[in-house]
Amino acid sequence: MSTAGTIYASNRRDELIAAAASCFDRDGFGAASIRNIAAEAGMQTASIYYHFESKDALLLAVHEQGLRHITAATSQAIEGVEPGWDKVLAACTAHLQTLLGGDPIYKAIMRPLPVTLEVRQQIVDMRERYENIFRDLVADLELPDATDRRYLRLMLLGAMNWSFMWFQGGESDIDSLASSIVANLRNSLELGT
Amino acid sequence: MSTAGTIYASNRRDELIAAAASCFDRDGFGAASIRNIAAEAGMQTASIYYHFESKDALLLAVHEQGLRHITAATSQAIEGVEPGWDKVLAACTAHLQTLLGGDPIYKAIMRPLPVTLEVRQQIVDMRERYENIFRDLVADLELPDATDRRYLRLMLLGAMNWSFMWFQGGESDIDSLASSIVANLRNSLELGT
DNA sequence: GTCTATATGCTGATAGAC
DNA sequence: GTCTATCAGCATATAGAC
Repeated sequence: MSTAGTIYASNRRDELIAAAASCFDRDGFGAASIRNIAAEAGMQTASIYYHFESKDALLLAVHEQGLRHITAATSQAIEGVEPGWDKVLAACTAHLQTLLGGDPIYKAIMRPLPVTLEVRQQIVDMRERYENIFRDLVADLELPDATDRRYLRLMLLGAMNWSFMWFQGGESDIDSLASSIVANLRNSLELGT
Repeated sequence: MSTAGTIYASNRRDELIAAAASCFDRDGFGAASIRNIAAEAGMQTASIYYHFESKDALLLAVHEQGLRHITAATSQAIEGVEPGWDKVLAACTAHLQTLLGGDPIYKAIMRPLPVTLEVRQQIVDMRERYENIFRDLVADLELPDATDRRYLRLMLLGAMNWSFMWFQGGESDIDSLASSIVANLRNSLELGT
């Protein structure tokens, strides 16, 4: 951080992560090639291996970066908001704004992983750490006794994450999608018992 | 259909589709290899090309088969049921029972497609044809005027299809998941205006 | 840190015998 | 319908110069 050399190195690493995210999104992890990733970052194939020891390590780095950013965005959005459905709405809006905002890294990480991937468990754990934000938000809701809070959380996350499969629109559409999803649940569940 | 030879050929084709579905699910389309698919079906690599002209054609066949089966299952489940939330529940239960019932073909088709894939649009169209069942079911619901029926349908499908990412359980868990998803929506939206 | 060059193996697909 | 044999190309990764 204190020398030009270090900053340069760090930038190149981030450029590689961005290029990898773009390729993983477009082609899927298996079909994406180190060659294409390097080319997209303006590098030779072999140069990648100075920054990452393998293609798997690159996938892990893409997940770390994407999940770190969306965690920051969602955490910031709910800061200071009173627990309850409004806080859930704030989190969902931030979640969807980040996911659908245009950076391919989120499409690259919010999808099924090959079962043979060795780093799979690490990635699953990272995802769950992020989703704990929503577990806490749902825990704070007043809900009918019969409500399964785990299913409610997973339903919410599923409804949002699946939007990659069909969403095409702008920022205001994202907000109305978030509102719609939360409204469809809160009206009904807010009534108690 | 009338000769033993024809039946045999048809069986082998179906075996290839099943093997391909298993490999596409496990490895992803890009990383799955024709060689592994052939091996899993007990064939040599080249023999696949008698039944399918390319790997893309195989992916298309996997989608045709999977979507034909789930369309049949869901259509049958809602047959004769009075329009309304009970009919939605019947459809969701059938949808989830089929998806999570253990056949890897559904995990292979309910996931993002590589954008470079040539048969992509055909697959997207096939998916949408199936999802029209849910469009019709939601159209028949009595809902508050402000409700966006398209978002409601996509929310429902997203909540269900994302369950691949976390679901581990048996048949009764699938039923309670379907009930939970539908119940979380129906109570509230049933009340009108 | 990035390069050129290369090792080693796997890829989708084809040719042609049986 | 399935086989053996093979083509041409691309994969991840490494070696070593600069």
